[in-house]
Order: sequence, then structure tokens, then C-alpha cells
Amino acid sequence: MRLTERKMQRKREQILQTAISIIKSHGYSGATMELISSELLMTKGSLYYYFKNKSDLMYQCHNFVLSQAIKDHEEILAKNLNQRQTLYEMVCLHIDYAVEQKETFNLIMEPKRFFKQEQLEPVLKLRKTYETIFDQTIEKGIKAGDFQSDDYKVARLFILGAMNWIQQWYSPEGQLTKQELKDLYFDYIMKILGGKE
Amino acid sequence: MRLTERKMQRKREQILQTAISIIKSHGYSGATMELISSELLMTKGSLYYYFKNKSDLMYQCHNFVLSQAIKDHEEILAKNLNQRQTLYEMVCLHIDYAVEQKETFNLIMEPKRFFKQEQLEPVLKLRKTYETIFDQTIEKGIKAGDFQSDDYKVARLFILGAMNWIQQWYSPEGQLTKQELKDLYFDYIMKILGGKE
DNA sequence: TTTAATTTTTAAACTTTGTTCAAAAAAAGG
DNA sequence: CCTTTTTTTGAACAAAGTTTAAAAATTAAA
Repeated sequence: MRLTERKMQRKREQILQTAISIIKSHGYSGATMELISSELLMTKGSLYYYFKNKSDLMYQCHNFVLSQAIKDHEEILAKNLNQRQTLYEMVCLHIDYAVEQKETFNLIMEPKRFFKQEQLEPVLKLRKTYETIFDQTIEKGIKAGDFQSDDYKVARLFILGAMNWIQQWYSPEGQLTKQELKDLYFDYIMKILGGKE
Repeated sequence: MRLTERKMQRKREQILQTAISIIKSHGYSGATMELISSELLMTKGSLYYYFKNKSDLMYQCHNFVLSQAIKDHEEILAKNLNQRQTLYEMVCLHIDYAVEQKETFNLIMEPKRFFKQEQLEPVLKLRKTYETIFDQTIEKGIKAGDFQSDDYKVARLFILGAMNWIQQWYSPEGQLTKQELKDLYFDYIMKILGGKE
């Protein structure tokens, strides 16, 4: 009886992984239920046994990636570096996600209209968690004298926005390597947060 | 013979305006051909007489708003203010567009997949024009000693990204007035561009 | 003004994609 | 081996974009 539940769970994750990879390769609108299911050697109708609808499946993908990102950030925090170093690693990690998982990491285009209420709430909550990790690091840094800022929450919005936008223009084939990008962006962030050089 | 062409043009603009307003009120995916046409007291089939397809119509909306924004920026340039003042007005204008015209101003979610090649190219060109206006102002400011920056094009990407992201979170009902938002953001921008206080 | 040509609109059919559902197939339990 | 439960299927349906042949409206010509 408990086994069934676990099996269900595993199947869900398997579908999720496939969906994520298809969103990655075919983009959001190219990821049809048909395509996802055929990749898993099933018919599209079957997907509805595991997920309520497409919006639910997409939400779970977003949720999965965002949760993973939060875990990764927590690993950084666990290293107990100074706040400047911590923030640097967080910035690098965020940029990695924004570039590598861009379709699922930031599901932006009118999320309020796209997600149904029951999905929107947990998404916003998860985002809040994510943002809070940044806020706390910045706040600690201010207390430790590493950074200085009034209105640091607006500064955080500014900074995250700048980083999220990267996915709109960055191409690995371009002039800028990812490492250069990270370092330049971190420099700007330090200027905003008044960090000493 | 020339009159017909002009009439066509007027009709196209009329449809465009209606489409823009419906995208504004119903969001991108809520703006169905049916809804747009019924607002104009015609059937959806008729829209295809004026626009090749929905993607074309959406592209024209984006184009229209973006072109208007460019004109507005050019008016600012024509005032011949110093570069710091110019940039301040440009930032204010950009934020206004990002907040008021958010659906059509930044049509972001996978534009490369959404627009067909023949539309993508002019969009990218128009965006380039828009970005160039910022670049030129920054460049002039550097020469005039108002700003300082190596890699100012990356700085511009950072700055525009931060501003574009505003549409994802800003609400007029929130704590921050639009004016406070503009001033805070301009402060951050000045820090990035090493502008003197 | 009547007729012919052209432009514009329509309504219906068709396509694609998401969704539902009853029935079949497969798996699990006794 | 039979019964029950779980899973999958395939067909039907719904919504939205798109096409098209024909009708309606407009314009031009005689």
C-alpha cells in the first residue's frame, strides 16, 4: 500500500525530468503534452493521471528547479564564509541558473495569469524564500560592515533583476565568458552595496 | 488607388490600438483573436486580412510601443541637457514604459521562439536602436567626465535588466511610489556609472 | 445610374493542443 | 485463479489559431 505511493512519486519525478529537458530543448510553448508523453513512451492522456493539467506540470517543473536552487544556496551559506565571499558565490550560482535553466528558473511572462491561484501561492512563497536568502546575506554584511545600504531590499530587487535579465541576452557564443560576466556583475553589485574593494 | 492604401493603414492602426489595449487588460494569452475582433465588431477571420497571423499582430504591437518609446527618448535628447540629467529623464521614461506598458514593451518570454525570423530581425534591430540611445548618452557622459566606466556596455545591460525586471514585481498599490522607485534606481545607476553625487 | 471589377467581411471548415472519460489492459492481493 | 485496484489507452471534445470559398460592400467605369 505504501509502495504504490512511492512508485507514483518516482513516476512523477521521471515525468518532471523529461518535461524539464524538453522545455530546455524546445522552449516553453514547444513543450506539448504530446511531445513530453511520447518521449516517455506513453500517450498524452496518461500524463493527466500524474498531473492535473499542463499548468500544474509546468508549475512543478518551476518548483523543482527553484527548490534545487534554494538547496544549493543553503550549501553556500553552510560554508560560513564572510558575507562578501558568500554573496559572490550566490551571485555566481544565480547566474549559472539563469543561464543554464533559464526556461524553468524564471517563468516570468505573466505568471499571475498563467498559474492558477493554488499554484501561484506556493510559487510566490518559494520566490520569497529565495529572495530572503539574499536579504539575509546582505543584512548580515551590513551589520558586519562589509556592505552599506539604506533600502537594501530595493537594492536586492535591482540586483536580482539585473541578473535575471541575463537570460534574455547572454549567449555562450558571445564575447563574454560566463566567468567574466559573473565578475563584472559582482563588481557592479558591490558598487551598489557600497562594498569595499 | 493611393487612398485604399491609406485606409488599409488606418484600419491596421485601429486594430493595433485595440489589440494593445486588450493585451493590457487581459494579458498576452488572454488576448485571443476572437476577443480582439469582437471588440472591433468584426469576426476573427477578418483580422487575417490585415495581419498575417497572431504572431504578426503581436509583433506589430510590440513594434508600435517600442517605436513610440524611441521617439520619446529622442525628445529627451533634443532638450540638450547635461548627460546626467539626460540619463535621469531616460531612466524615468523607461521605468514608466516598463510599468505602464509592461505587456507590450518587453515581450520577453522566448522571443526567439515566438517571433518568426522575418519578425525577429526588425525587433532585434529596434531594440538595438533603443539600447544605442542609452549607450550614446553614457558614452558622452564618460567623455564629459560625468560618468566613468570601463565596459560600459555591460553596465548598460546590467542597468536595463534591473529596470526591465521592475514589471515583474512593481505594483502601484505597494509601499513604493513610482517617483521613489525612479529616484532609488537612478541612485544605484549612478553608483554603477561612478557618477558624482 | 447601371454594371463590372475590386476590396472587405463573413461563416464554415480545418488544425493543433490541451483535456476528459469510459473502457481496456496491467498489476497487485488474496 | 479470480477479484480488486491501478494504470494506460484511444476516442471524443473544447478552445484557439488559421484557411478559404463565397457573399457583401465598395469603388470604378461605361
